[in-house]
Amino acid sequence: MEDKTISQAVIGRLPRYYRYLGDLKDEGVERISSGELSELMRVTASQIRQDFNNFGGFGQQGYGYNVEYLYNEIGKLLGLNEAHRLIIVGAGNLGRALTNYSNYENRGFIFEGIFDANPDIIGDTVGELKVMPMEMLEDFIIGHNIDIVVIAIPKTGAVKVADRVVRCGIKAIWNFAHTDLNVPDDVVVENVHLSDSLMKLSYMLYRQEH
Amino acid sequence: MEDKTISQAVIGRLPRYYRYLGDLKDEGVERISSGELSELMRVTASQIRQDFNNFGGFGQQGYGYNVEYLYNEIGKLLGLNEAHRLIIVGAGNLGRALTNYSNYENRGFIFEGIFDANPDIIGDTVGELKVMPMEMLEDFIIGHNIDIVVIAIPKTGAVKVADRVVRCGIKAIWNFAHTDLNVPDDVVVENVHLSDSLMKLSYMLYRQEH
DNA sequence: TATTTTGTGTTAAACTATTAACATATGTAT
DNA sequence: ATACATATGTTAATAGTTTAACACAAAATA
Repeated sequence: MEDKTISQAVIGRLPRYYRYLGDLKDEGVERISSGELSELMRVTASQIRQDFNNFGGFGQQGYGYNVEYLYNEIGKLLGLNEAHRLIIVGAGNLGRALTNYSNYENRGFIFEGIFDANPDIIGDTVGELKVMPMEMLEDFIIGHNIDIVVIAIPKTGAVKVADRVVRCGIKAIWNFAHTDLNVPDDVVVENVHLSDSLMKLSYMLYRQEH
Repeated sequence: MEDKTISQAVIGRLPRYYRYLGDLKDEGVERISSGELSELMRVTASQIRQDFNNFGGFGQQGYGYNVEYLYNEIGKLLGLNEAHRLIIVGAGNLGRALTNYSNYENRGFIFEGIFDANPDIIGDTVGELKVMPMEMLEDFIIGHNIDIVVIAIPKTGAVKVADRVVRCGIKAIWNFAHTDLNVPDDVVVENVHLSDSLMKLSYMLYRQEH
């Protein structure tokens, strides 16, 4: 396994490759060239070859890429060969939506628990989970070998929750709160700032019109 | 207003500036220099000045930037001075979560309607809206001057829905479906591929550990 | 088996984005 | 008023990313 650091640009494209290759695999396509994939995905063939070459290259000259092999290799790169155990902090609409977003399960993301600060909804059922109180957070994370914490609460509480879970040894946070988290260097945060995304759309629409 | 095209990198940073400036404004901060903002946001002061200069520059030498003025100017750039009327296609958990994500309202994003293909949930109440059947989609879009369509359904139906709304003249789609949409050049699509995002986090976590 | 075609891995070139440097305008203090 | 400090707008340098070019390895064909 290579140790050279891979650029964020490349990493950000891996899931999209994985998605297209999964579809091809399901369609029964056995092999594909960078040129064909390029046309399908609307990116240059050069970029595809460069990207894969960051990891040593998965193809064969004169043949192309074996779809299933490539799919599996990218899956491994994405850490999808090992299961991840997640909890969600925040049992509001978004937290519930994420819990039920069952697509994740078959990719090895297992939702183990959901927490909320509001005493009125403690014990409520969300999918197959029961909402737990925030006091149980630390014990649950440690007891259930949680990998990833999803923060789906308003920004006011988000920073504090991040601090708490980091103190439990959590190294990955999927952050939906409308704020940036300040965590140590060895903790990775993937932000999903929905309103940022909507504003970007609004910007592009505005430019289109004027 | 400048006509020079602004890079995606810059556009993508605008909402974050807007967010920090909003917070500063709320704290009563009147002026800020690129250096101070740089420290706060953890980006270089150079980048901040370059970014703002794409739009002509909002500051004054020797003074810095007036927080409220800058906040409003970026808001205008993002198209937040005019109201946007949205509809959501898909009244599943995610669609419901987005409807109730009230933060948007005060930024001028108004959710006007929600649609679903499942006859069992037509008429259900989601926030202040009633779920409408897909047959009403076109008439509603035209009758209510809808700006933006949110696609929150599984990928199987997403492409068809996109085609339908584009035919009604929609120029902006906020796409949560796990697939890419193929739309004409004058239609803008902002993708929120949640599983891509989660895979990226998984990748980074994996690298961190190995 | 020899030859042609295909299509990768890889190096080089073009382009884009970020950071640094600095001239100059404004504010502040003496 | 004058001098000094501040901090922008802007140009130049550096770094990073994308695209193009091509040598060569494997497959296909004759």
